Amino acid sequence: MARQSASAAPLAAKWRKLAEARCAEKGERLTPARLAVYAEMLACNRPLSAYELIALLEQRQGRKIAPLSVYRHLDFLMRNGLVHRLQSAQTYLPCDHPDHPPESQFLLCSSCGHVDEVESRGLETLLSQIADEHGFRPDDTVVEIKGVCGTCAVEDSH
Amino acid sequence: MARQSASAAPLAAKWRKLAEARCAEKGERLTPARLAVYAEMLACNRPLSAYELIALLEQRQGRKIAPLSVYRHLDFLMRNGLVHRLQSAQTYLPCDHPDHPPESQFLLCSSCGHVDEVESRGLETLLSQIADEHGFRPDDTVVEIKGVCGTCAVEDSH
DNA sequence: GGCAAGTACGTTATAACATATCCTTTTTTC
DNA sequence: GAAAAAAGGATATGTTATAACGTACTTGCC
Repeated sequence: MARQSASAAPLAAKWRKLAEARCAEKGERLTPARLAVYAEMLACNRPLSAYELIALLEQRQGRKIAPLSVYRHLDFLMRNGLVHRLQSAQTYLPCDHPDHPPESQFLLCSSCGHVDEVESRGLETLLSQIADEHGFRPDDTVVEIKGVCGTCAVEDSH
Repeated sequence: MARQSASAAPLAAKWRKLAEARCAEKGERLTPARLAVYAEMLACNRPLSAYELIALLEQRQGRKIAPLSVYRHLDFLMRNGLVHRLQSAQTYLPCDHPDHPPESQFLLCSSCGHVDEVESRGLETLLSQIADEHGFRPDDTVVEIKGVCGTCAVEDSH
């Protein structure tokens, strides 16, 4: 039976297949180093700063990792739609939508830190429309809603 | 006749009055140092990084200015709705809407660097609705559309 | 006026985030 | 296997933001 390497986080087949598919689409190479970063992010399952990620990888792999390496891997993962950057928090989060959304929107809870990735076709339409009204050709759109999630709101009211 | 201090950028009466009104509302103190930062940003009229702003202020005032001072002034100005932070560019821009919008949206041109601050009541409604559907209580919403503005698009096509 | 409390701000240091440059290793292609 | 291209490592540096601490200036109260 195939065994996960000791120096990488376990990676569910679902995500591995997604990564392979996305890379195949674009003829990109999914190397072990890149996969290890992706696996670590999925294992952690919360937004991570690049330097948190470095620390986690160093701990797991037992060696020094240069910031540039991780940034390169993050670029790669973002380029292939596997990871998002949360602009307002300067952190990174694996994409939660295997079904390839062109754009995503985020709900960031300031209380528990949880991030919900949502997708609203209506919102995307409206955003394009606004851009259009201003003669603007959009390329990349950031929508990040900061606030308090349902769970935390209930707890607050106690 | 009253004269603008030599060590601060000129500040149109319109903006000075706006600043005074906003601060009066909240009982905040509009000090010369704070006003100087605001004036410099308006004089420059483009998104500035905190450190660009420091350089400009140092040049104008002929003395060293600590980063923390400028960050404090920026916080103050943002708190009072006079300045926005562009999350995706980590730059700061004076608010262009004297008529007190709760939230703004931005169109950022990647070609000429121009930023257009727009306001869409429809978009705000839709965003609240999305938050609501997820049981989320929004607090601050970031909408930044990156792309190419009309003017640059025309130039590109030549 | 004199005092206390609060706010603003200066100074130094450092944390946190990101990229440049250069060179070596690995993979691909022929 | 040699040449070309892509990936990755090492070191240094650039950029953005905050911590910690002390001083000075307002404000309000007696």
